[in-house]
Amino acid sequence: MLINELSKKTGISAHTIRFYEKSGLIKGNRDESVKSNNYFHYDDETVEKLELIRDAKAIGYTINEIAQLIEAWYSNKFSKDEKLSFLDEKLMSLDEKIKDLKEMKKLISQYKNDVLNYEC
Amino acid sequence: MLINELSKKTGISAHTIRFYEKSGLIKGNRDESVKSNNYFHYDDETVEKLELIRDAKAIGYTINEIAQLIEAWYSNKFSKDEKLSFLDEKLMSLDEKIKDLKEMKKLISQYKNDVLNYEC
DNA sequence: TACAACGTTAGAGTATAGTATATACTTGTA
DNA sequence: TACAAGTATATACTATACTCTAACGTTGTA
Repeated sequence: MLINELSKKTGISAHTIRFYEKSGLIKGNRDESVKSNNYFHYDDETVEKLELIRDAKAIGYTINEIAQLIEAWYSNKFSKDEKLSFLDEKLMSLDEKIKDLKEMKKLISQYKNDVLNYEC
Repeated sequence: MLINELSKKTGISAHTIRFYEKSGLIKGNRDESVKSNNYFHYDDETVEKLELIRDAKAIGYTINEIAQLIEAWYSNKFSKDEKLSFLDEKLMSLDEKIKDLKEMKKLISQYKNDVLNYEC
């Protein structure tokens, strides 16, 4: 598919998709048999990657972190052990984040109680 | 206390503290009886606020969101009901974030299993 | 064949959140 | 009293992650 279709499938603008391409997160392919243009073609894996990018961004991952995640996921650049330790690291930092969020919940709940009880 | 002491107490640079002051997150006071300088003086509440800022930033809150949080916390700009609904909103969005993080954990765990089972 | 819609690259602009530099005055200590 | 350290203000610079504009070539349809 071409960039416009990819954009419609993912809800991510063509501009942003090109930005992700330049950042190395995704990679379109050119059809060498076609000489008249240099349009990029994208496959379903790219749709998957863009969905991963969206989800990862939503939880605060940077473009750089996401690039590493995609490396581990889709390339064979890393050995099995390297992948496993990278993934374990990510899992631990997610637990950290969940802990931080729960602490903030507690703080806000406490303050909510203060507001309920002492302000009239 | 002056800015340097505040910086040491919180681990936040004087530059950044001034940036937060300009952004309206904190507010130092000038000693009107002293005419020779215009140094800002900060109290323990400011230390508290800076700690809140640090924690809130760690979970991905923007400066703007933190400014609102501090408004609700420390000012009387909002009514009791306004404060309560604002805090409830924050609690719900924290639950959303926790949900997103747990989903990412699941995704990464699944992929970790794939790596364990199929790559040798 | 006209022309709208789509595609490409390059480069500029924006928002957020700092971080650094320059200038100048004030305070504290040897 | 010299002078290092602290403080304030203004402005510039940086990094991240887009977002927009310009200029230009390609494709598809009436």
